[in-house]
Amino acid sequence: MRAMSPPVGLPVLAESDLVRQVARRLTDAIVQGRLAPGAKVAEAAVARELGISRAPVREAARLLESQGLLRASPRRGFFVRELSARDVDELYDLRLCVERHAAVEAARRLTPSLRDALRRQLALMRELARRDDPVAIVEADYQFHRLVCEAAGNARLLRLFDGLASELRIVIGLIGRLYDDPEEIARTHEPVLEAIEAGHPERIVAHIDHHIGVARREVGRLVQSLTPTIPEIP
Amino acid sequence: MRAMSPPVGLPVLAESDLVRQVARRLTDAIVQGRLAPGAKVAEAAVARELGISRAPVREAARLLESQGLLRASPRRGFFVRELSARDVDELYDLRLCVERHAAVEAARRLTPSLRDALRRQLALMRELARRDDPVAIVEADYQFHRLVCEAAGNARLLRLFDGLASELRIVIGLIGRLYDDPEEIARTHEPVLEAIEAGHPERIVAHIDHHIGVARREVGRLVQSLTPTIPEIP
DNA sequence: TAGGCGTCGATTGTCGACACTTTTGGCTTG
DNA sequence: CAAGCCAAAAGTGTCGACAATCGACGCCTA
Repeated sequence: MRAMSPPVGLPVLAESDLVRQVARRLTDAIVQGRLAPGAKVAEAAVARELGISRAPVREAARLLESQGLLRASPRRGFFVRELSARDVDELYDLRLCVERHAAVEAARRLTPSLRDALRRQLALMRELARRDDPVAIVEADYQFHRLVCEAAGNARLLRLFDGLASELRIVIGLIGRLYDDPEEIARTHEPVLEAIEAGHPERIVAHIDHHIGVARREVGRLVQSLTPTIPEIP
Repeated sequence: MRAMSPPVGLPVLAESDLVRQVARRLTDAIVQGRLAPGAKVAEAAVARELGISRAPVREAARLLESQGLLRASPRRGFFVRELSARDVDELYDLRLCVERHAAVEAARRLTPSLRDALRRQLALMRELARRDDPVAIVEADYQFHRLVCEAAGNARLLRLFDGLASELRIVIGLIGRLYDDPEEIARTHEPVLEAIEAGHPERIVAHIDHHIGVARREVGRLVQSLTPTIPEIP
């Protein structure tokens, strides 16, 4: 007999609003790497594990599909999205596009409380880097960028950023350690914040470009090492 | 060599995927203005009308919700999204952000066939403007911008653009005539294409900004006139 | 022995049903 | 006559069931 349901221990859910809860749990499982890229997400298995019926699971899967976390294969089910090097390229292109805009906009609207929030986040990153906590660093990194997008004051932009980040986390979640030198990644954020505080669009864009370029190379390298020439079947 | 199915060009069968079909029908109804903003989309009614059960309708509705076309109110159902002036602002902010990037990228990758496609689309717009076909003008306008995004060679960017365009069509679909002067809207596209062909990023951005600014004002004006101080009930 | 074919189990796509909630419409009451 | 309340109706959230389809395994054939 073949191993059926994933061995991921998911607690049984309470009633009402099951779809969102299922979507969240599946998202967590994916971005945390417990559901690997390419893994099948069988509705029946998930439903059994959560103690619910298949209907809410299906709806949640559709949601995640539209977010790019799952891939739907008609009559065959849902699978965790596999990201090629090209996918990562596309995602970072969009991140660049979105975060440039967000940072410039954030600078225009910067309030003292927003500025303080960004400073605190940066301080947290430095602290985590000093303590060499690679998992927390990645999370803090993400939160810093999210704060910038939040500061831009465009709810849709924030949702867009969240979507891009989720997809990238499919690959980032596969490893605990994203950066060789955590201190460096904390340092590369400093000029970004400085540029935002100073409010020079050109400098903001330049530093964002540099910083995201670094992350892009890291993740690109990672994807290379993870996909040892898997032939694509179109 | 992989000897698979013969290269005989057989069309893929129309999968009996009800969810996509329902999603498409609902989308069409919304962007064509047959379903007005705020209108209730009752699953049971839609299912009855289409002669199917509620399950596929629910899944389709979830899809449209994640695309921003519908709004879900727990235990009360789905409603066509109502766009405030602020929503339109957000959408145009993102359009600006996305299309600047797309145009610059399109210029970098411009091939003769792409260039010709853009020229043909522009010629079509001029022709439609001359014939004063306001509905077709809006569609051709959309297609021109979509081509630019397609030319950027980033599938996600294109999907993103489609999503923004869909949402905007909620309001645009309410009227047949978007622009006072169709000829003008055709003319404002010309410098955009010229800048892309010339490949000057600054000029591209400048012209995109100007052109989208025009559309933004038009739609903004429209939204103002459509929402005569409707009190928001959160 | 390698490759194609048919059968079987497993899973998806869709459906109808049931409980509970919200809305509607009428009736009572101040 | 308006406001409030109660009951009926409609609609959502969820479930279990059934047919259609896919993948895997084993068998048959060349």
